[in-house]
Amino acid sequence: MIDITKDASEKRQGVRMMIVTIDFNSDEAIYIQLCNQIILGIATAQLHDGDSLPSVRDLAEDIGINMHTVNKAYSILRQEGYLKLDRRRGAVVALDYDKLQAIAKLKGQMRLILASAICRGISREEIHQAVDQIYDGF
Amino acid sequence: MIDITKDASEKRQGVRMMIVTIDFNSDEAIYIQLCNQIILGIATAQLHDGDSLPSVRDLAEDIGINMHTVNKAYSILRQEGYLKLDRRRGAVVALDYDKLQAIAKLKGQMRLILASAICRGISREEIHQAVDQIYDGF
DNA sequence: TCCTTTGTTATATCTATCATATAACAGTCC
DNA sequence: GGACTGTTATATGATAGATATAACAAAGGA
Repeated sequence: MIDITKDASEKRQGVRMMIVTIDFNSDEAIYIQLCNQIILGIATAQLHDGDSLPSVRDLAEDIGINMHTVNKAYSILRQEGYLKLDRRRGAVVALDYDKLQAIAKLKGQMRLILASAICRGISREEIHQAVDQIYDGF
Repeated sequence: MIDITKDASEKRQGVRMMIVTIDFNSDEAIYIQLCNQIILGIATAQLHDGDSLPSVRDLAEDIGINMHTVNKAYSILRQEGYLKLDRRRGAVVALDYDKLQAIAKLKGQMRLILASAICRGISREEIHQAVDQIYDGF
């Protein structure tokens, strides 16, 4: 478990925590796991708009993986509108999105999941309950 | 577009249609695309419990892919409780599941999707609306 | 009984992706 | 100038995806 936030001495505000855990035995690629955990960190308010992330070299060393693997994750998160990267400040959380486009993408992703849910006899109400429970967990 | 259902002469009941389309330029593996389309076919009632699917060799030839790729998809669908495979009847739709376990899996899959939705400013109500729209589309 | 069809298993090959390693470059800041 | 940032290039080993060929056991039909 790696603390992704900077040292307290470098923070302007209160203490924030963001823990990154990589499963090296997972069938999911490391850079995908990294992307997902940072997205979850933003959704759970462990990371806020404007927060700085560790440099690709620092985070790679902390986790024990290669620099390019972190760089790949950061590049994807930038491309998808979660981060902004520049040479002075490093990687910064910067949310940039088109809401209508995001809803369309959401539907595309949920379609297959809901299809399998229907095959398992899960009702519309039960899906709504699951959504609420996940939402409350954030 | 390949008709996955058997010839009309082999059907006992009315005409059913199940079209399979493979995107060879997709970053998604062919066997994954096949699995997903069959799951969608069941959810949309294009395939029903007890229906026979083409043999691995027939479907592979129709789509223009290798026999083992179809076999891989069928094996996964069997393992996940969508199909039953035997040497006489071939591949048959046979839904077998534990509902509580399915709901737990559903939540796990939706967690990341909802996280990204929250990052995009999508509200709980909007997610519920998306669920309903997808559900109505089935 | 013979032949066909079914899923299944075993090899082997080719390609693409993943993760790694080493190196260098162009800005930025102290 | 030195230390840091992201970025790019190149190379290598490992793994997954898709293909090809071959064979096997079990079931059904002629």
